Amino acid sequence: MGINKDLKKLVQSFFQSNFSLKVDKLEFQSTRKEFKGDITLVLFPLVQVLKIPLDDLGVKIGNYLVNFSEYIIEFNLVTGFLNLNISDKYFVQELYRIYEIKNYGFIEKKVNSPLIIVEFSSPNTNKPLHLGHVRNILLGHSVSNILEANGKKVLRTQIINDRGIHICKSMIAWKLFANNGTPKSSGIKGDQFVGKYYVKYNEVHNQQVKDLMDKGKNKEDAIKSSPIFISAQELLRLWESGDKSTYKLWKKMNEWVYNGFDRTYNNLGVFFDSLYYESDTYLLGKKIIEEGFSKDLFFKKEDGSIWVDLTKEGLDEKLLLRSDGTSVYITQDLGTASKRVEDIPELDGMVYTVGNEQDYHFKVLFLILNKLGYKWSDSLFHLSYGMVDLPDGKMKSREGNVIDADQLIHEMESTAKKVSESIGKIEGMIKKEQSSLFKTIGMGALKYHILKVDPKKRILFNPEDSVDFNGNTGPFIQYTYARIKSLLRKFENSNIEIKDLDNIDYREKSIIKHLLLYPDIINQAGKTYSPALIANYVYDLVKFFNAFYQNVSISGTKDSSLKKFRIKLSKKVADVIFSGCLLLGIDVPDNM
RNA sequence: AGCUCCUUAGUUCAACGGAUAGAACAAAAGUUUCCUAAACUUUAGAUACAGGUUCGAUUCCUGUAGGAGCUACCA
Repeated sequence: MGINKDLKKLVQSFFQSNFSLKVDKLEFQSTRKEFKGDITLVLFPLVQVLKIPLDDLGVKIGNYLVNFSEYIIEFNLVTGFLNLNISDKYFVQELYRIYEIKNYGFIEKKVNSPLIIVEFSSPNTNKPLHLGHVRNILLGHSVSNILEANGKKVLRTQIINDRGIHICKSMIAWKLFANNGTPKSSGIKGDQFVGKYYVKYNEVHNQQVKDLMDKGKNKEDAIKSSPIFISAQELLRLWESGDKSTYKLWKKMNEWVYNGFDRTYNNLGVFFDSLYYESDTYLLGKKIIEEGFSKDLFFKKEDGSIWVDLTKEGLDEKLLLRSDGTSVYITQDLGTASKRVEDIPELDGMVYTVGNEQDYHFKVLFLILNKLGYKWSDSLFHLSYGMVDLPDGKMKSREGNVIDADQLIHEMESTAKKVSESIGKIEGMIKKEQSSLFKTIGMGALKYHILKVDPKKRILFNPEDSVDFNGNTGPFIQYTYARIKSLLRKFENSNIEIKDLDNIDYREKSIIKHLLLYPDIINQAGKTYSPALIANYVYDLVKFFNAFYQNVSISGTKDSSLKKFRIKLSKKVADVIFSGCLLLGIDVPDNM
């Protein structure tokens, strides 16, 4: 399947019959447009093996290919690059072939397909989601889609950090200041409501610290001895000892938050198959530590704390269990990982979508699991991503300069509205269609803008730029799709017989060449966990298409076979744009 | 201090070690008998610096400069 594969076989058989050599590493690439040809074989790597002059080898291969393939018409040689001319007929046939393939580029899931857990979002329940979560969520969701397209079974999950001192902080503030108010009574979304009290806590705390410092305490003491902090700690103790009313309040406030999160997830168009709660898992992991300790993989310090020595691996010593026997973060992660494998024995791998500030943590985690001898530790992947910067400075939650996810979503929609209105896009649309379109465009802009960037790089996010209907943006892709659909509505029903075509435009050829690449792109995106590959691919396709149909029309085409061909080509392009956007989680409207 | 990641046109992003480093936005000039000009065509513009590895380096290695992050009995 695919031109590269066909060619590879041919070239391999050339080496087999001429040199009795098996050659695996053959490098094909699309011929650069300034040279004559369609596909290029890079000869340099071969010369090292064969020790034959470059040109001789090229001519030999070229002649062989022209003789043995009806589709390779001619070749030329430019400094180590063998450019092959492929007949138009081949491309036409290939288009007709892939045209018939449903879910082109996707690999069918099977009963025994590998099962991968993808973990993403994983919020704290004391405050709403912010822009950083948005990148996390979009990445995790898209990577899940891509893995599924690669034939994997995927379980989308998140670990909800629903316990700990930070939760107690918003709880104590609610107790002190909320007057028994609820999201319902105040008309505020649940997570926003709880977040308000977390902010309130910090305000009060800071004031109290300041007061204490004025009275002569040093900062450290003041932080620890502020009344509200002590109350929060007390609440944590009560929670841990299972105090009924504390537990009830905790449960109630968390429910508020979950309702709020659900609305945000819904707006982003993402979902989860299962949830893990930290309150269920935070005690896990001790067993593993003991196991490792008994195998002498870990060591105990004088105070009774347990550590692992990773200095041989170039890292540090790492604490695994506190001197009082309680867990730390990594203990939980060790426990959660092994629990998942226990729960789901057929599990084949896990992807953790977590920011790059935790690169070290995951390095350590995977290393320890490996030391413990779990065979699945090889198929763990930390999907690490960079920070999202804003034009007006960095976003740091400590400095209060966070962009709230809900607010951002709302802003994207209203920008979409503003831009659409200013270019007269929505005339003749009813209100309901309008608002759904604004949502589609706004979210498309947001998602595309974030996903088109390599995950590990930082992003500069400018809401205004991303809603541009021009250039490398989500709305431009959506618009092009809608335009192709509109074009097809006009020509689709023409009855035309199919004949073979011998001549097509070189631009049509490059569109088909690009389409033929699609399965490879999906495959590679799955291997590198990078939706950016898909995004850039789709954009290129859109560009190819626009450049072509600007100068060549369907309606003006006299030859009926060519007309049919062009309709098919347009349909397939729309098809692939659609499925590419699907992988990114972007909706495409038929009309906009 | 040590470790990790990043640095590409004015800006935002591309480029399995491959040919003359691609796009888009912004700037300058042009193009409309057919689908949605939100398009298309053309021009100008970049690999932080210094070495090395090789047929070939934005990519790999070493060093320098700049940015970020991690090195918590926090999560």
